[in-house]
Amino acid sequence: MTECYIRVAEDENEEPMEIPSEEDGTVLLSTVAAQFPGACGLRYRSPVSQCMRGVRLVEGVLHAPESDWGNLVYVVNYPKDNKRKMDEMDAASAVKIKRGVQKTSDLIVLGLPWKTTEQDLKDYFSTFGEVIMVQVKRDAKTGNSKGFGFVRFTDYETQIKVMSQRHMIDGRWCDCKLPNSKAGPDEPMRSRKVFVGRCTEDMTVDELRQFFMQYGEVTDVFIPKPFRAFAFVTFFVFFPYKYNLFCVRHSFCPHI
DNA sequence: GTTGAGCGTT
Repeated sequence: MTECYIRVAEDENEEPMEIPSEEDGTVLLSTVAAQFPGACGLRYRSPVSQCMRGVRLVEGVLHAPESDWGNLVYVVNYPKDNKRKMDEMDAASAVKIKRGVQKTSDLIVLGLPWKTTEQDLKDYFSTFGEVIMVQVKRDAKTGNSKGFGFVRFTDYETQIKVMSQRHMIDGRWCDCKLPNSKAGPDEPMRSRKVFVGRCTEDMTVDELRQFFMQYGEVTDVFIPKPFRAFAFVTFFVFFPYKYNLFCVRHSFCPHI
């Protein structure tokens, strides 16, 4: 397979835009996102099943569903797609997803001015929502700030908002991210793993992967044996969605 | 008394 252009649109009925592939025939998610900011993947309607299918995404690289991309129009996936899917939900077909997402976690605040104090941080971040704690990390001997700290909010919505933007604090741009280390007993819930409830016995690992890849790159699917009516789906990156109910009727297994 | 990518004394 060689370099080509694939047709990508925001919606099946929209005018497609041609996006270049790489020399090996793959397409970089970053290339898609350059034209469609916020894109987290691609999907397409299978000519065979007439169902929407996710395009395989491995470490930011989109792979053609067959030997090549063909003439299909690929539709951009956005995180906000969840909201529309909510409208399609009904009790009989919903899959409940519990995730740590409702639970907040500490955020590391990078790039703090040397002079910024914990009170400064508290004052600043309180404008977003209720703050549980703030820390400015300091040298034990000198007491000088190390230029970073931590913050934790009461509400997950606040955390999402704060993580989604840069922050001007005392004259410097700062970033709030999920910290790397420290997976203490309090932290595993911010994992990339989501709990998928109300599974039926005939769901397979492949089908779950196929369905959930529209929300981001899936790195693992676990179905307990024997059957226990739930599964775990693990994402490559932190699962950034607000809603925890998904309809799978139209885009997942035909047997639901 | 300086600095500017990173990752948390309790």
